[in-house]
Amino acid sequence: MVNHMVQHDTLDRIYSALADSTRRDILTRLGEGPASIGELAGPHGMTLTGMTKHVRVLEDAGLVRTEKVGRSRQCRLGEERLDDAMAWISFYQRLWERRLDGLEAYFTLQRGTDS
Amino acid sequence: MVNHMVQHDTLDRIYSALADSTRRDILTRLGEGPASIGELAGPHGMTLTGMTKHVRVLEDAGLVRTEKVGRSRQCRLGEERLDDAMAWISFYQRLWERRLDGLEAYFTLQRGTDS
DNA sequence: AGGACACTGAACCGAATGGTGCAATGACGG
DNA sequence: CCGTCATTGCACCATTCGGTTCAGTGTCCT
Repeated sequence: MVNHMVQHDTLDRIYSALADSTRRDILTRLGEGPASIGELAGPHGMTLTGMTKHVRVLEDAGLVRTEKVGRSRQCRLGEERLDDAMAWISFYQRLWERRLDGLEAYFTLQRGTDS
Repeated sequence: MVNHMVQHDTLDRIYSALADSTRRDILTRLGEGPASIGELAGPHGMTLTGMTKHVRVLEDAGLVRTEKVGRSRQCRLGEERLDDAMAWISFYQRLWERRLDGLEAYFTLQRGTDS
């Protein structure tokens, strides 16, 4: 039961990659075009090592693709389209709607006296 | 130096709450109706203490609402509709599309107008 | 060649996670 | 009142996380 979702590992990695505002910022930045580790680190006042780790997390989740170019590493948005992540949230939304329906039915029943 | 961006913890909390398959299972289970801590813990072979912690995480993210009823605690889906979480993912999808456009508009242009 | 530059690997650190077990606490049934 | 039941608070533990520093490694510039 409850098998409408893909591998948990994938979803785990994607959601935990998104669960950090620095990493969400990185994705937003990369939406404007490729950037190096240094260019990503600068605005966050973070060391290059720290930024490398964040990029690695995003890369493991498939959200970012990187390529070593000369002495710097070019980072760009990856192939992961978050369809699975979105699908799961949609699924949850549907559950929520259903729960709402249930509640409304309950109240309607109460209001309608008898039973 | 302390991390000084702690204000959009809403998204942080939601995504990190979702970044665990046990907690996603809990949400799915609660979609079928309210349950006690014990009923939630059973199928996962987890201690009540452990399950209480997971539920607490979900509750802090607004995804679950709980209420003490007699000696047990009733858990149900919460008020958080994941609209923000969904919106952010949609935003990322748009960035991705735009990146695709940039890369492939060139080829699309050369192929002429189909569609 | 020699030096500056961009990143990376490793070791380290404090805090947070995900889990356990045990001892309360509080409600229920008799 | 007493025993049982469901949950919870606390202490503990191992692992991961987000970040650092420091010492390389490899590339670019002159």
